[in-house]
Amino acid sequence: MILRIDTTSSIPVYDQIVEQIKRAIASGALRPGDALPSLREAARTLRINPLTVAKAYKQLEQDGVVETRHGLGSYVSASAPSAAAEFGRQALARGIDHVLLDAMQLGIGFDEVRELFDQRALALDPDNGGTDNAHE
Amino acid sequence: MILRIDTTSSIPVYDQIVEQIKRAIASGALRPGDALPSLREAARTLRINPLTVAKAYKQLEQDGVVETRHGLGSYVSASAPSAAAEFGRQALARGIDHVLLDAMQLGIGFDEVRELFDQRALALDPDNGGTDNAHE
Amino acid sequence: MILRIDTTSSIPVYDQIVEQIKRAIASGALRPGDALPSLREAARTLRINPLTVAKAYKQLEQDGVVETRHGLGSYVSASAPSAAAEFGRQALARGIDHVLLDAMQLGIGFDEVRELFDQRALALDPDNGGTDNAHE
Amino acid sequence: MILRIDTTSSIPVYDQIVEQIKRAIASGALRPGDALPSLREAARTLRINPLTVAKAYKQLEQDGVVETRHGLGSYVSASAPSAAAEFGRQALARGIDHVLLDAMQLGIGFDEVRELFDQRALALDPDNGGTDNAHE
DNA sequence: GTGGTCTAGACCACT
DNA sequence: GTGGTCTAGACCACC
Repeated sequence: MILRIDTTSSIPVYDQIVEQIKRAIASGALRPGDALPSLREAARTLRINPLTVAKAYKQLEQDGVVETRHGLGSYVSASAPSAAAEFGRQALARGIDHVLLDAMQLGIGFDEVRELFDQRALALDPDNGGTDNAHE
Repeated sequence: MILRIDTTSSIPVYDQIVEQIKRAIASGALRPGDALPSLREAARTLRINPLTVAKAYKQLEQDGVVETRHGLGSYVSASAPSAAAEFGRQALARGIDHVLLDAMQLGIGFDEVRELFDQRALALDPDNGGTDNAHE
Repeated sequence: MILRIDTTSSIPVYDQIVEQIKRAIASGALRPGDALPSLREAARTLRINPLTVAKAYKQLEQDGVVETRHGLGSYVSASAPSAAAEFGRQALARGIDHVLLDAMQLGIGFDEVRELFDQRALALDPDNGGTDNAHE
Repeated sequence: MILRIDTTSSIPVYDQIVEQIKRAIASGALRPGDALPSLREAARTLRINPLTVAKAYKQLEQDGVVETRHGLGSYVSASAPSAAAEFGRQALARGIDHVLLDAMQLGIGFDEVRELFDQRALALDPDNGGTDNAHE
């Protein structure tokens, strides 16, 4: 379990931890029953305060993807994968809505957005290039 | 000039104003020389603190899309449209990249994202759903 | 809005605050739109650390009974009364279940528990003595 | 002697053991002279740390309901039943008081609580639910 | 003024 | 060892 923190980011450190762990669960890198690093260990590794890690873990617990047992540590819950996938799906939908609303306010039409969308997809990962548009 | 403020959002109120005005300029709803609502009027309409509106206008001035004349008010600057359009394009590209990266991390394929995209577009604005809407 | 804290209790201070505010909402003492005391004011009044109050308020926000606006303060949300009532109802059901399970493990029958129940109700508030059961 | 442990609960595991054994004694399921499971056996059965069981047994010893003999094990003491019965009665009364006070603070009347009570009793153990067990 | 985040460190309880 | 709570105080951002 590798976590990367950017202390210069405007996103709170504990949020970065929460999101990374959710993604790790959604992608299958963390599976139900797996132990999260202990508060102190994570804090030492990331060079942050243990309380900040605790804040993240508590958030994960409230979101139902982690179960914490006093004196033992925190573990990925059985229902975590579906919960994490659901979180991810919602975040994705929110992101898409945001893009579409931005486009509407900019007076940019749907077709043009879709075009931009395809362009960016190609730029980020050529393999994603769709089902038929051979680009070379 | 209609502004919508969500005081619940984690995005600062002044940021919401700045972005919406930039989009209004980019879309042509606001054109060079047009007057922005006065600080007091905007504050009354949006039911927020005048200082918050002032902060937004100041930001717009620093971004070069608005010019403020003491005692007269704030006006869309001549160079605003191109700056705003650039801003809009960049914001849109950032949003799209964000969506695509999220999808990748969730293991959601490009085709599936595009499907979601079409669904949301239809949900947000049925008129956009057509596959043939020439928008000019 | 009066809060009473017992620092000797085993119940965390922030939990005491959370529960008291929920009860105040459920009972109608706090109504939608009402402002909660500011973090610092509450901390000063209760002679505890502001962060502890913040923890309580954040919990209330996650539970949907309070909305916090950066730079303004925390307010009872519109949906708070029903949410608080629901919380209360669940807590009551949990408490009743706990009593019944305890009784079962003690080999105390349902009738005897109900009798105890009536006795305690009378002891705590004679007016509650029920509609008809003269018990001696 | 069946113990049920919920490692998720906020109630310490050793407390859960202590209370359940006291109830077993109060109900007569465990009688003076009966042996408690050995530390190791209980730990293996409950899948918890032996030290946790030891802590529970030590607590039971301090409460005078169990006597431990080095190398032999722990046994229910002669005076245990009355002590345990007293414990059980008090715990039950505390639980009932708690429910009643909660209800009062929620503005829920005694009759409604009694109704809830009957409902839960039926849900937890249909055999208790009879409407014909006249309790007076 | 307000809340939000983070640190450093103490103390407690559970395993 | 583990997590949970609380304090004291700093720094930031928003209104």
